[in-house]
Amino acid sequence: MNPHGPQCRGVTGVLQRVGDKWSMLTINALAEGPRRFSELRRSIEGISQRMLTLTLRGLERDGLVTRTVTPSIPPRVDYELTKLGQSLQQPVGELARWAIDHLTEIQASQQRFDVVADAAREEGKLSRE
Amino acid sequence: MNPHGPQCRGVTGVLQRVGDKWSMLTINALAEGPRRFSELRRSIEGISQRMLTLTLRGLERDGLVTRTVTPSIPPRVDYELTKLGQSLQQPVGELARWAIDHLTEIQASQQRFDVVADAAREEGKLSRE
DNA sequence: CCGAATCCTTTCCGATACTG
DNA sequence: CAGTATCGGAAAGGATTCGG
Repeated sequence: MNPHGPQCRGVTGVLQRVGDKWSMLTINALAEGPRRFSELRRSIEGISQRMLTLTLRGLERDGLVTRTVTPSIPPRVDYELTKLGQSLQQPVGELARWAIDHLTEIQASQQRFDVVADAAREEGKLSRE
Repeated sequence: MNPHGPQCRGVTGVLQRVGDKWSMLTINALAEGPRRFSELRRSIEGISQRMLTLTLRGLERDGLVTRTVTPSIPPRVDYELTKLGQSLQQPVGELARWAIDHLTEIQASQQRFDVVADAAREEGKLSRE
């Protein structure tokens, strides 16, 4: 694959979408069926109303979710994964599996790295005095 | 999978790494074997020295690449994918495949969305005058 | 209930200059 | 060659307020 062709940019774009702080959590929350806005807000720990709105807009723009307004009082808005959105779940699921399988390995590496990095900084501090 | 357990955070962490602007491009540039810093810098279009350094540090911290210094003059530093880094390529490859397969669909959706959004904004502008 | 708008803080990142 | 240090603009994102 040409690393600088339009395809590569597209792939990078998709990676950035799934790497977005809230997108995958949102898709995950929609995995088992349609949910309304306030349900999503409650089920996605720590998300602000603003970010949920923005995330859903982005997903809707990409064709991954649909937005359905029911003009009742109070108003009601439901979100649902499209077929495209559902089809994303498999490849992301495999990545998730990889992450889970290697999580302890990654965390161990991070700890080793941080210990060494801290020691190096102390070293530099001492020799500069 | 518990959506708020430590596993989920780990998965999100991995997604954010692959979604990082330069990480996957860097891993990709290392796919066929070790490369030295300046080679990477040239082969990854548009990356700054700073970001290449930071990206490589992050990947090294996660145990995805190794950094090997050869203290010659001029100095030489080689980077290479670890086994862990190589094992990441398959699941990411599948996501890349998905992205390529659905790229036109996504772009079409984006265009439709943008057209409608623009029309809505114009509408609002008119009714406010 | 849903979400747009605003404010404000934090983080990102490119450009530049400097070091071993 | 391979970094590190610093600065400033841009963007992300949380908190809050207002509106339909």
